[in-house]
Amino acid sequence: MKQENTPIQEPTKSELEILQVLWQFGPSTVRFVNDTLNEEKRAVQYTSTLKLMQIMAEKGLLNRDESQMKHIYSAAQEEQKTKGYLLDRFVETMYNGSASSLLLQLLGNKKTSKKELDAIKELVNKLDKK
Amino acid sequence: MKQENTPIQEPTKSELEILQVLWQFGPSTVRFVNDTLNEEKRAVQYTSTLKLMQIMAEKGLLNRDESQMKHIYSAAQEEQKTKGYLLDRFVETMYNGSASSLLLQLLGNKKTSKKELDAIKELVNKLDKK
DNA sequence: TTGAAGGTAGGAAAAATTTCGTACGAACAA
DNA sequence: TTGTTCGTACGAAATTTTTCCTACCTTCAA
Repeated sequence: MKQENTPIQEPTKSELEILQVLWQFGPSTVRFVNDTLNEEKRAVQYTSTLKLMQIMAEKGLLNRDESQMKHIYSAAQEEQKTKGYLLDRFVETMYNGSASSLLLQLLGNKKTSKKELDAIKELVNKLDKK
Repeated sequence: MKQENTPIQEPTKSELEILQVLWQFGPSTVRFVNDTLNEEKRAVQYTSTLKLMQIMAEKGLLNRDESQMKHIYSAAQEEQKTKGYLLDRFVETMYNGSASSLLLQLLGNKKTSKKELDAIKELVNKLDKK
């Protein structure tokens, strides 16, 4: 019952930025995505964003609704699916597949706040009850 | 010879592969690194590995001992430091800085084994005692 | 009906990354 | 000595990723 036939293409860095916008705000125009990137990330020309989104649509990373003049783009894969995949790859290549190694590093990190730690404990405790 | 607060350069994908070998096996020759890559990863020409390692040395990613004919290369930064940095960036861009979000995703992943889960609980419990 | 604003398409340049060919020096066995 | 093997250096090609220029279409207000 899993819909696995989609091989998932690894998005590049810039492509991931675009996906993040679409995941956060839902289906959007190029204009909106471009504005958002310029606000939240960095200066980038409208046509650059347009081009990249067109390429992504070709690759199957995005879906495009052309029924109106302003095309509406949306992420082809769910956020969780893609991020889960990328996280897997990350753990695999960086921590030899060991999730606990990653966590260890994460916990050792000074930047991990008290609040985060509590949230993490909470998660693990819930897990225990199953 | 200033290498104290090195701002950490982000290694590329191929560079990371080389770093992994050096971290795992310690200071090595190009020949050794190349052989290891070919065994563990993928076919790659000796001179390609050589070139990349030379570039990495220029960038300061690697140190090079030229006192002998077979130069000995080693990672300039400690494994933990670099991986910690990369993990931070990953959490930042993918989970908006939330370590617990990442963990949630990790736990929800089918591939995370029972054993891993136990190790994770263990970690968190130890944390509690502090 | 005209011009300004805003849209898409596509080619190509630019930049970043990766790969490899060639030249040439050291070491060493024959 | 000589040739084979193994090493480095270096330039450049190939590939991938990113950026932008130009052309042209549509809409709309004046």
